Amino acid sequence: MDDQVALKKGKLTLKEFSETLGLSKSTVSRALGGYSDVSAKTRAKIETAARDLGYAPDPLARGLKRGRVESVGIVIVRGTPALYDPFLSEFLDGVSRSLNARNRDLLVSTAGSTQEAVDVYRRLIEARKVDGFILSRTETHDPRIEFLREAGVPFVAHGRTDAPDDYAWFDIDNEAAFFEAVKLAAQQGHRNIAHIAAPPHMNFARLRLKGFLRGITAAGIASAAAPVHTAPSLDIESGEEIARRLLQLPDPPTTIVCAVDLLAVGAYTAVKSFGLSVGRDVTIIGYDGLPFGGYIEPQLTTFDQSGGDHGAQVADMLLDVIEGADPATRQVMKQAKLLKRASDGPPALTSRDLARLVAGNAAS
Amino acid sequence: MDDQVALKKGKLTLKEFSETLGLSKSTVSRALGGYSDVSAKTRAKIETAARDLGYAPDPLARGLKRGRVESVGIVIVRGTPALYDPFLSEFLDGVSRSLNARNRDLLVSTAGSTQEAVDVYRRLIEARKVDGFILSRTETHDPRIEFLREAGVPFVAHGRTDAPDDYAWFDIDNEAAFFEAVKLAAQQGHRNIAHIAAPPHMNFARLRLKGFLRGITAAGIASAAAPVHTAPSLDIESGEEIARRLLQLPDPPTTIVCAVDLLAVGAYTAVKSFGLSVGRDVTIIGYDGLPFGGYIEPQLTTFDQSGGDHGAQVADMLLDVIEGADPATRQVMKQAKLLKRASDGPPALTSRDLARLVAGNAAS
DNA sequence: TTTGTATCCAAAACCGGTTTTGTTTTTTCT
DNA sequence: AGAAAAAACAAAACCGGTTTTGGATACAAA
Repeated sequence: MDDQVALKKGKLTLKEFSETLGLSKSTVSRALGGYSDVSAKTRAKIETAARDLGYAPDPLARGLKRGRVESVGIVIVRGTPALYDPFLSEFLDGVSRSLNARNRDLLVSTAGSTQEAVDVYRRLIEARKVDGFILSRTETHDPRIEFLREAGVPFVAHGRTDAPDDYAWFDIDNEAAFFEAVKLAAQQGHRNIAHIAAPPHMNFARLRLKGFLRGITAAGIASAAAPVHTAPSLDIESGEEIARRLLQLPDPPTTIVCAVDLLAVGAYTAVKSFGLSVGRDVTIIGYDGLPFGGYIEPQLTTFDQSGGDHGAQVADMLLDVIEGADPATRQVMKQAKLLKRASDGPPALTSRDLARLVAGNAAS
Repeated sequence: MDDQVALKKGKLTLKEFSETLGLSKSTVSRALGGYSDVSAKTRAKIETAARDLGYAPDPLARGLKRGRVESVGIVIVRGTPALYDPFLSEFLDGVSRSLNARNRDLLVSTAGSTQEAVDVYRRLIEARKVDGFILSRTETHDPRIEFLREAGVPFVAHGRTDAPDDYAWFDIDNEAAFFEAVKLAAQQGHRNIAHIAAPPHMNFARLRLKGFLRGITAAGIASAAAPVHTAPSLDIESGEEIARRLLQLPDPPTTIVCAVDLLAVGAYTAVKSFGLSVGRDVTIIGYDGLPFGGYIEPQLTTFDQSGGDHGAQVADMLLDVIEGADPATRQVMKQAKLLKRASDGPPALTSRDLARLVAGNAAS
């Protein structure tokens, strides 16, 4: 009980505040709200008094009447590997900074699947706990977007779906990045370039594959020399297993472009297990820019996406949409930045020689 | 505007609901609230009707009157290395699960320092956005705890301070874990055991050091053979630098007990740079149980603290406190679990031989 | 001079609940 | 049977704001 008293104590109410001013509640409220039917003099008096006495309207009461609560929600879908999360926390930090600067807050919840996330959305909307949502890790066909669009609730997606027309989104140009990755390898002389793809229900996976394939075509490489294997899950083990399989092909790739950094780390292990050197014998390129990648040997060449900036920008976009902006006008695409480190380089061996080495070391 | 309509649409209000039942607002409210002055028959009718028609009170309106908002807050202090965060996200997941099960939500914010965190607390309390707080990464002398205690706002600390008497906390027995780490090494025959400590303003650092020292004493090792160096920051670079220094001592340690996994990873690099083998020549023991540690060579022996469980339990404790439980009765200490992997073992060399090897390799 | 129109402020209704107080009906006790 | 007590419900006040409606005063136009 005491706690509640403490929570409320010191809170100056509109009634008290207006009485000390000798004005009515409505006038004070309207003055602070910026309405025109208050004289300049009165308004000034009210504003300075508010500052001096520290009056601020209770957001709860205001929300009750206005239908807004000055909070936005994000529901994190579990199941992405825990190691991936540094990005998430940077993202949250960015969101939080941006929201706090505009006096809003962030409500975080978790769910086991996108379907479950929809249930959480429903609950939060019913409970009027948020004014809108930020979605992360969008899927190619995303039930969350469908639901929120239909419900008419403001939201911004971090990543597009396959039908990115009439809602607000913020995305990295995944396609361009993977096009660039292939181009980099091709320019260094690689002619056998493989891709470890992410599961295609993730929309970014589709785009990264697309960029990869475009790059292959542009480099004039035959599709037979550009094998694509899809990882069942985005973790280190998958990366290792698939890289191992790729290296044992008749014409093994001298470059492996990985959909995410974690897969690349697994590929490192595979390459080393054949007694080969990453960067010299086999070029490995990742994507994500996890800090992690700077601490492995050799340092991973990858693409950087600074999570914090993303978060801040997405949050700003959402607030705009909540305040009435047309979502279709809030669509932002950014370029990923190549983080060239030490896991790439001109191929020391031809594919054929590589095959021979692999075969030799695999036997032992 | 449309958005707001959508947010409200379908929301059955108490007034409407009670009218269709032919009862007064107050009776319905009291029936649902579990008060005694409603006949069993009426109560049953109201309850089934509420279920059928999907009536649920608006938390905003309820909060206005009750002074509770059914949300709790956590303010994450930035500056801990990003790599550390996997633990944080597991923790948040646990908190979220637990809260959702009791129909509460979690508000997340970030701050640059504990001092800044206090400002955020103040704002959230003023704005009545939360009923209480979860604190993480407590410091030895923590201004956040002081503030919240004084403000009379419910909170639970994840980790104690140096004065853990009259508030609710959940902590791991850091001291016991480091005692055990030393014991493990001593039993394997190590007589030169070093500790890379965390900065002493973090409370866990103090406890881990204390456990380490107790272990050294218990093993009958002279303090001269148990050097302690403090890392200026909890990252890989610091670990490497300090381990390197330790190994170049006249009597280098054959075991390095690290305050956190990240330092241990750095120590790996140092050990390897001298051409030594981790686990055989030098035992390295970490603490945190980051998934990370399972993917380095050799796999890191460390202590596991399953973040998810912590989060869930801390959240439960906080809800109890908010509902009036005496904070002093909510103090939980858990044991960390040794995760024995491959970075420990009986020493292959004496300290003296180690010193010779190091000197030889350092020259090259 | 009267009517009309701004201008400025106040009263009252409202948001959607909870809680206090009040009233009617039923039960219990003597 | 009559008074006191208990039970069951309703009316009204309240939480702390916003917004609609209303009323007084000042000034311009007819």
